[in-house]
Amino acid sequence: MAVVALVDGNNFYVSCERVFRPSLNGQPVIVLSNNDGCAIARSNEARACGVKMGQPWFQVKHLTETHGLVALSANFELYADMSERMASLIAGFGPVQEIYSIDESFVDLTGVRGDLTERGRKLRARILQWVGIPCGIGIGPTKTLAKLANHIAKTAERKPGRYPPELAQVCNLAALPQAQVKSLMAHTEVGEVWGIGARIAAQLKAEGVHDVGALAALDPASVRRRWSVTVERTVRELQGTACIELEQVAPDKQEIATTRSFGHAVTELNDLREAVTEFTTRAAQKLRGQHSTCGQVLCFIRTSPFRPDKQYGRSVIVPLIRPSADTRALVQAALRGLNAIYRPGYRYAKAGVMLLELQSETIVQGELDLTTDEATKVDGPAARALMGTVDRLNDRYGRGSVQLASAGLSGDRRTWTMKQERRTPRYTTRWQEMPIARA
DNA sequence: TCTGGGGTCCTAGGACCC
DNA sequence: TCTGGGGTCCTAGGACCC
Repeated sequence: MAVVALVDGNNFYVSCERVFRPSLNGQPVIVLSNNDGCAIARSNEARACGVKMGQPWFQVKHLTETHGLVALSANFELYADMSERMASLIAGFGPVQEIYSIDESFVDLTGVRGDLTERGRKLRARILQWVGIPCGIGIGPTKTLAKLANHIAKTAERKPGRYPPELAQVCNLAALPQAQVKSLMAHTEVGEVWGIGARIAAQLKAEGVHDVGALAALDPASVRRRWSVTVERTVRELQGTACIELEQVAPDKQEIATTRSFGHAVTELNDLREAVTEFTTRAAQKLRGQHSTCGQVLCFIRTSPFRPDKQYGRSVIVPLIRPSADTRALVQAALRGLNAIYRPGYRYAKAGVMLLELQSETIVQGELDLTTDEATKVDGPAARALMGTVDRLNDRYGRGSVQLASAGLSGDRRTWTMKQERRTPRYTTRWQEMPIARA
């Protein structure tokens, strides 16, 4: 029988911060989204204070005074580095690993001998000691059941009494008697299942399916008729039939986006041009990173739906004459799109660029090219070499060291850059920000 | 005053073809 | 008077994930 594990970091972003500031242990701590907009990670103590996932910062700000809540700006550079360290330790757990998100890995344990629960406990202890991140580990016959086991492991630790205490931290459903698995499912809400979101959970409950046990007892074919093949797969996975494969190598992205809310409302076309240039530059860099070209560039702008102002939002897709990964060609297309959709008189809150119709850079459509000057040919060898050099320079000297002039030159004058008032040092990736231990 | 960012998959329905 | 059947492709939108 197949066995899958899911290892994930508890309150991952908060745990990363705590590694370098142990005084935050035991405190209510949240990490804020870009622009210090809303809570995207919460310590257990912050949950206990009532902070909800995704809740706007200004709504919980008062808790800093009443409950000592600490709020930090997202430090993604730090989290990405900690994530790599954690994933490299998890790799030793079994032969096949799928890095599913910044804080989660699936591991295929099929055929791995020994007491898997015990191995899980050792892995957990090692990650805690070597990286400093506390994890939850769930093990089961399918990915969905491993996810469920992981939920039980974390909840048993966070809410004593909710599940049997011996299932805390590491929960191996594959090693439990059928009757106990049934009982655990009966005590878990249907909305906790991986793949069942708020909408479908509400529909299930309306039809009398409240807990995971009831969902697992449904007939897959009827589920497909009533909902969709996606929900059917979830039901089958809960029944022990694997429908979702492990993906050992991450497939290339089918689309690449860079979008941002602004720190302040933006009204001028020129500021939007700077922002769109920068977003496209970032997206193009990601595109070259996976050795792809794109065929279309989508550009959008919109006002804030949370404000009473008059609203405006539009997007436009600009097709390229030929697929490209050249920043200049992509920025040109994005700015052309921006010009077409910009309307004066609105307070813009967000803009973004998406690269669509991605394909491998090795696919080249032959064409009759009458340009004779190699140096000016976009996507000729000279252009590709130029982009490679720009990427290496920015990699070595920091983002934005070399950029297009339309990105704007004066940093101070920029009205649109994001707000990040409480970012911690990038302890593990910048020499200047390395923590110093004093005796 | 202040509300994130980046993805994937699936389905229904329209356009179009013979 | 009476107006088919079968298929593909594309797109927008919904739902989900972290």
